Amino acid sequence: METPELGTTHVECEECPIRHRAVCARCDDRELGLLEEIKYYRSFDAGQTIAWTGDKLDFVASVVSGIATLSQTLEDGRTQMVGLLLPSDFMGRPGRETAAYDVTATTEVVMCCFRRRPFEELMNRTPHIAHRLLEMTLDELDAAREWMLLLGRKTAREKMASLLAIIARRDAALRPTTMGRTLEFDLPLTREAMADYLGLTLETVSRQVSALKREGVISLEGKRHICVPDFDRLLVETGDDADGGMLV
Amino acid sequence: METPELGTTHVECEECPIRHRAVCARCDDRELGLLEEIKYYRSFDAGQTIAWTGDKLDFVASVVSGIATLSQTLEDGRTQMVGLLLPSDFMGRPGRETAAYDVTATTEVVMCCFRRRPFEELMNRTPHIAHRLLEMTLDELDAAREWMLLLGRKTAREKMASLLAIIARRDAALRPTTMGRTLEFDLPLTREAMADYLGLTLETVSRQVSALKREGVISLEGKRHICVPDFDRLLVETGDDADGGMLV
DNA sequence: AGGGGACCTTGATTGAGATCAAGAGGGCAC
DNA sequence: GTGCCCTCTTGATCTCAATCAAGGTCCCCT
Repeated sequence: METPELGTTHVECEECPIRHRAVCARCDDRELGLLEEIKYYRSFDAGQTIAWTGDKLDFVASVVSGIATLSQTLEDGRTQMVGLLLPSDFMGRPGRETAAYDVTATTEVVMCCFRRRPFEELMNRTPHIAHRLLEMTLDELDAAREWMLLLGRKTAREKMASLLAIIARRDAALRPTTMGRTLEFDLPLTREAMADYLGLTLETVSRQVSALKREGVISLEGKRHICVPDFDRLLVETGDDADGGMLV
Repeated sequence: METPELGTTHVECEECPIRHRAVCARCDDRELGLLEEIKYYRSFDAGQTIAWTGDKLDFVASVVSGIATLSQTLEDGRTQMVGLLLPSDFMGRPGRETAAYDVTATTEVVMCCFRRRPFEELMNRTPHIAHRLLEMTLDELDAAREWMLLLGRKTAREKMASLLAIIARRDAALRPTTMGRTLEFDLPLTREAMADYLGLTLETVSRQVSALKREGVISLEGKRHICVPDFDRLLVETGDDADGGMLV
């Protein structure tokens, strides 16, 4: 629905992103060829559920374009987003049959899929891929634990600033044309989705966005397009250590 | 300092727990032998810091006895615990030089260590070990994301009940003598540490413990010893789906 | 036995964010 | 254009947990 360019401009070449980051950064041509043989593409509509918690999931995949979310729900309907899948992110877990979370496409999503069995067999024969998977999982674990700090100890304002900083960073990494400390990007999430990610209500998210705008930390064009005139200023608002502030 | 039996009774035999769960559940004798060759033991006093975030860490390890915590800190000192290491848990990350979190021993801790380089080389040659590591990391990721749900969406009471349920379950798994739905265990953490884990203050933790006791969900002997007369009743208080309630 | 200190409990008050409520903006179908 | 719906904003009020404050318990040390 929104930000269609986010999905299509991130890959360094026009091919499947797995060549670049997701699965096989250190593989040689022969190994890459094996991956090529078992891959296929699938697309999902905006708003479509890709998998429910507990669903049998017979593939793993790499996001080519679009945005998907991982979320968990309590009995009474309270939900918490536990991950965001942006282009080049990996989804699914070798060695596990079922989805551990609800996966939802928030925009139209294209995924580069690998059937699980052949992928696992390939992984068994190809140490590079197994390594890369472990590395990616450790990265996800770090991200999850950083998010625990945010959820447990940050104020609403710090949470909001942190989310903007993360999206800005990811966006800048995917669009290498960015220069300097001025950033501009579209929010890929509704206020409600941001609230689910941050452990807040949508009203509080809205108020925090308004406050950051009022104070000149960000400016808005419409409701989704954000300009960050001074990224360092935004980083101060996150409450994080100063040294975490590298753009990439 | 407390609960010394937790550490010493959990392993099925008297040897290093890596034989059983931590690293090599599927390895054959020869592979196990290779692990034996590079392992050594280290112990830490209660309260001692095992590693600070960013420290160079030249080993990975498996907890033999005692309890350690992983935590992260904001600039101004707010801290959030992001993981709990109980006996048989694994610590450290192959392929990464530095500690990602502060690791602290809350009781006296004994670890079975492997120097990182030899361990990584062994891992490269031994698919079982690489697999097991990926599996363990995925488990940690699931646990972290479940904790995100707790931190973002649960009430103080639900948080407290969830922590008690988790400790009770872990304790029951380590001491297979437990029977029925009545459980008894010692809290391995101070009120303050529990607060850091739950994203609460220590006063709130204390009040919630008192409330659960007042209402008969738990009973206390001293400040640390907990009895849960009806585990299902405790589970109701966690707010989780009913089907998450298997004892092991 | 007495004193000090770590840890815990409880009470009173405050405050950040949730909840309840109303309305504004913008896109789209007709 | 008109009306509807979806998303977002803003205001008023409430509530749960934080904060501030005081005292209690237990253990260890002398």
